[in-house]
Parts: sequence; structure tokens; C-alpha cells
Amino acid sequence: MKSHQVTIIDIAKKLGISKSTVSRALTNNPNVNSETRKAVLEVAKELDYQPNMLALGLIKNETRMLGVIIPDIQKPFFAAIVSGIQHAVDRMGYRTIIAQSDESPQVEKANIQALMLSRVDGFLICHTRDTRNFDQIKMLYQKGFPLVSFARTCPELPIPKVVEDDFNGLYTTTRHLIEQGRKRIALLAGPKHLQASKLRKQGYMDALRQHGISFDGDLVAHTRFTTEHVSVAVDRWMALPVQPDAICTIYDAGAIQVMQLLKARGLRVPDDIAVTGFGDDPAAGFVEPGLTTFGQKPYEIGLLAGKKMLDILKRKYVDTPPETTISPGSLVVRASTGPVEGTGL
Amino acid sequence: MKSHQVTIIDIAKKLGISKSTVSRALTNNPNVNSETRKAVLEVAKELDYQPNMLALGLIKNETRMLGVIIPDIQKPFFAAIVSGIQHAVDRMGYRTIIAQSDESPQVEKANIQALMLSRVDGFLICHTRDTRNFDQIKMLYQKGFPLVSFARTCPELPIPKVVEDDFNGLYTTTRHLIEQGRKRIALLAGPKHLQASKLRKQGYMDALRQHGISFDGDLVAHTRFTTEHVSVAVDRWMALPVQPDAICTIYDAGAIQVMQLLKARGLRVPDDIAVTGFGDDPAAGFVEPGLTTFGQKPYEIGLLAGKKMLDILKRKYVDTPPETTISPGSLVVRASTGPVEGTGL
DNA sequence: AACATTCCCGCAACCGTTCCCATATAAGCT
DNA sequence: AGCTTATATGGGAACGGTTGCGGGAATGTT
Repeated sequence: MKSHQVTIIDIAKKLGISKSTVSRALTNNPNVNSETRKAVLEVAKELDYQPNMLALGLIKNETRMLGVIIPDIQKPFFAAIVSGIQHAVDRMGYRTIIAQSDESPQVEKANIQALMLSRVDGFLICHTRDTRNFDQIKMLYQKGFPLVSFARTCPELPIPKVVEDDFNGLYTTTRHLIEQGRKRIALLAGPKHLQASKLRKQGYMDALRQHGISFDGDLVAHTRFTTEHVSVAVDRWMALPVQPDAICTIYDAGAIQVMQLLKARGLRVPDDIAVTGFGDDPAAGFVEPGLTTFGQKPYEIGLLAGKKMLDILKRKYVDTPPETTISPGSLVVRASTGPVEGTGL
Repeated sequence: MKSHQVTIIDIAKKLGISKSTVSRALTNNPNVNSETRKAVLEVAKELDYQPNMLALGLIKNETRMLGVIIPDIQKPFFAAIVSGIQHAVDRMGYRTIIAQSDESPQVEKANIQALMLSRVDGFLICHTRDTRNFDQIKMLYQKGFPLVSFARTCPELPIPKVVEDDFNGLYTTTRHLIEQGRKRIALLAGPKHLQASKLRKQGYMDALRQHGISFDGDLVAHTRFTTEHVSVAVDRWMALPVQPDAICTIYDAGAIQVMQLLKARGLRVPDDIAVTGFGDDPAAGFVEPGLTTFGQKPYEIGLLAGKKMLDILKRKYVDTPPETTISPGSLVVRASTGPVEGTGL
């Protein structure tokens, strides 16, 4: 089937020299006659020689492969991050192996194991939303693997991180709603154990407080990002004696579902009730009305994460402590909050 | 930094036996005493031994890695395919290395080269929309690499392929428009050299012919999937003495842009003019009005492609010729194709 | 002419495994 | 007891490269 692989020995035999010399000629080692080198290069091309990275990796103990662990490549957010990572590390000759955890901590664990066996040179990880046990990544840390974490990170580990602008995101959207004259602003929050989730809720609360609006626990719903939870939350709000005039959410998909539920109830967005999201998912621009949201740039997050990984690989962080980078975002105003109709895109 | 790697020699030394025996114990070779095996397994666990896949790959000449080449991971279509491929091959212990060509034939070529150097065990490829020169993949074929092609394939190569239901897709959407009473149906087509593009156009033309509608060249626009081309096409159609009452497109993104352009011109969809797409991109369900489109299941395409790759790897196709699988789709009717006004339908 | 230096090149060890071959011991059969 | 056979183990080549060491030839130095 696959024909015999061309090796440096084949080249050596053909030229009547030793494989050492061929190796040196091929690796630009100065200790080789220029004519010999020329001859070697010529034969190498003629035979279509391809160096065997496995053999090389065995010696250097590196694979030039990076493991990227994400929950779900089909989410535009993660797809964009992956794209950014790849474009950052490709030019330095690193390949990326993508592994999806499908939001399952067990699968995440299995993926880490598998990639460790594949001997990747480093890991870029975004945890499952249900990951509470960080033993696996801690184990990688102890073993000395280059590690970069993004979006959903392990707070206890001193490794480079790239995260979204969680606090500012919710602070900004909440303030925007207040400035639009909204008084009773509900919050569709996330799981309490998630760091990003906590920060976003904090942004919401700080915005309320700074504008003299008292916090009302009835207006906050903690979801685990499921459609059921969102449904229940909206039902509960609508059953309140005084209904909210705005719903602030910590993720676009939730906001879009909220809008659909409101529409089904005959409520008009934004006239009766305003809605905001977080992230600026592509869908936010397509829905009607367009969703006002805090725009993030996942591709940039990927680029940053990739660059940090390259820095580690270049041993840049030998003494400087790794830092957490916050990828800035900005408010994208569309029709779901304003009195005016948005652009639709 | 990275501490000494634990090898089978370490285990052997600790037990005072030879590495051969350790290897046998670890690989479930029957020629080893059960007590010895137990001892080896114990020490292996104690030392946290991890087999070195590089050494193993060097011997077996395999990496258990598959190269996946796609134009753009950020397109939901490709993201879903990648997900399908991964879920198909993961359980057989294959990792996937994703490489994006960014729709550039040169990058595609470079990626193939790089992955070949990484010694992947096989390739799953979707070509660039501008790939006309298939020398690279032919080279892979000649070298005997396991190959599977999907969505955008090389027609000349006898390799397994998984494609969308191109012909039926456009046949179905066009017929749907005709059944809705549309008479002058324009077609937003693709590049003439693309196989998928040709087939979709053929579906459109066959539907017209079978319903006694004569083909009008003025109503067909060939694009290269750019926003500029779409814009020009719509301008041209609107300048026609008799404007079309429906626009049939071969891709959702084009259809959505068409709807926006029509809206900007003050035309109502579907009252004044109907629009159809192809693929059922997530956005098709979000836009207003919802886009009637021919739904494809890219995740299934990925699954199929992955399974075919596994079949090749298992040497299943030694004598049976590789076949092209068409992933079935179905019409998804939404608001963008209501019946013509005044028909009473 | 004697010696040091430089330049090339070959030898062999090594990276971590697998696997073939040889060998020693134990067991089975007449 | 003497022979074959099975079982368990060790030795070492191989996979495809890199690299330190040593040596021979050519060149430079005194």
C-alpha cells in the first residue's frame, strides 16, 4: 500500500556517504562541504524526501502540536476562538488538535488524557460550564505542561488567561437600560459557581447601585443555560405583581429565547420590555428586533491565547508571573432596547 | 522544566527484569507470567507511566491523527462537519488536526504539505471555492494516503465523497416557488467551475423545464459568493423591464443578503418577491421573514465522512470501488416564500 | 620540516518502543 | 530417563533521525 518511505539513509547510499553527513546537510549544520550539501539537497529533491517528524519528535521530545479543548465547536464563539488560535500559532509551525468536551466534565477529562498521550506540546483550555473539579488541569500544571486558559478558567491556577470583559459587559448593558429610562431590570444570570457568571452579575448589581436602583432578588434568575431554565424564569417574572420593563441577560442565546417567549406572550420588544444580551453572537444581528448586546471579539481572544502559548513555548515567562488578559468589548446598540428601530444588521 | 519521562526501562529496572517483558506485559501479550504482569502494571501505575506515542508511531508508521482541511471553521456549515467527523473517529482513537485554508488555494496547498509532514494517517478535505488545480490532492492519492472528500470535491479522483444534495436542493426550492404561483424566477448561482454549483443550477433548470417555464438567461447571475456580486445581480434584475417575482439562491448567506437589499429598496418579501436559500444555516431561522431553504445536515455529512475514513483505515475498500454519498436534505418552508398576492391561496 | 589548526566526514550512541530470535526452565509423553 | 513441547524471559535489531567524539586530510604557522 504505502510505498517505502524515503529516508536519509537512502540519500546517503545513493551518494556513497554516511547518514550523519546527510543529516547535517539537511539541517544546515555548518560542518559540511558546500558541494556535498548541494548534492544532498539535489538527491533529496529528486527522491522527494520528507523528514519524519516522529523520529525528530522522539529525539527532541516535542511534537509541535497544541491541544485545544473547547466545549463545542459549533458555537460561533468557540469556532472564532479556534480560528484565532490557529492563525496565531500556525506561522510558528504549530498544528492544533481540537477536542470537544460537549460540555461534559468527564469527556473533558478523557480529552486531556488522550491529548497528553498524543504528547502535545501544550494545552489551550476552556472548561465545561459544569467543570468544578480542576484536578486534571492541575495535574497538567504539575507535570509542567505549557498551559493557557480562556473564557472559562480555573481561578486557583497561576497560568496565563484570556477572558471576556465580564464585569464591564453587564455593567454597560445594565447602565444602557437605565439610561433608556428602564426602572425594573431583571437579570437572566448563569450558574453561581462560574467565575464569568459571578462577574457579570456583579457588573449588573454595581450598575444598579450606582444609579440608585435597589436590588430585587425576585428579578434575578440563575440558569444553567438551558431553554427550560429560561422558560421558567420568564414565567416567574411575568407572574410578578409588577412586571419588569427590561430583561438583561448574560448570554445572547438566552436573550434571543427571552425575546421569542415575550413575543409569544404578545409583548412587544422594546416597547413593552427591553432585552439585552452578551457576546454579539452572529444571531444577534439577524433576529427581529436586532439584539442590543455587549460585543466581544472571540477571534481576538483566540489570537491572544495563541500568542500567550507561543510566549510560554519560547520560555518567556520564566520569572514574570502569568497574567490574566481581559479582551475588551463594546456596547452594540440595536432595536431591542431603543425607542428607535435598529439597522437590522 | 519537564521532568524525566518515565519509560518502560524505568519499570524494568525497578523490577529487575528486561524491558522486553515490560513491553509484553503492557501490551497484553500472552507470553508473560500473570504475576509478572501484575507487578508491571502496579509499578507502571505507581510511576505514572505514559507510553510514548512517538516511539510507537515510529515503529508502526502511524500517528492516529487525521488531517481535516476546510476553508473556514467559523462558517457554521464547516463547524458542524468538523464536529461530525470528530465524533465519528474519536471513539476509534483518532485525533483530528484542523487546518483552515481561508478559501485560499495556496494556503490549502501549504496545509496539505504541512499535514503530510506531520504524518497524519489520512486526509479529509473540502476544497477552496477557487481550487481548480487538484495536483496536491492527486499527489496524496498517488502516495497512497487514505482520502475522503466532502462538499467540494475533485471530480477526477476515484475517492470516497460525501456531498450535499445539490441537484435536488435547487430542484425542490424552484418547484416550491413554482407551486406558489411564481412565474419569473431568478437564480443567484455560483462559480461555473464548481461541481456543486453546476448541479444546483441544473436542478433549477430541470424544475423550470418540467413545469413548462422557459429558461431566461437574464435571470441567472453567477457569483463568486461575494457581497459585491450579489449586489450587482440584484441591481441588474431590478433594472429589467419585467422584474422577477422570486429569487432562488444556491446559498443561504446570499439569500439573506438579497432579502436585505430588497428590503432596502422598499420591496416586501414575500409579497412582492419571494426568496429561497440552500443549506438551512442557523441564520435562516433568525432573519425576518424566516428564510425558506433546502435544509442540509452538515453534522451528518461529517459523521459520514468520518465513517468512510475509518472504513479506508480498516482496509475495507480493497476491491469495492469508493462511492459518492449524497447526504439527503429536505425543504424547510418559512415566511420568505408565501404565495403570490391575490391568488386566494 | 614539525606542529597546530581548521574543515569534513564517519562511527556509534541515543530517543522509547516493538518484536523476532535465542535460551532456560518446566511440564507432558512414551 | 529421554525426548518433544509449552511457557517465560532476555538480548538486540529496528524504526528515522541527531549529535558528540575522534580522525584524516588539507592548510596555516614557526
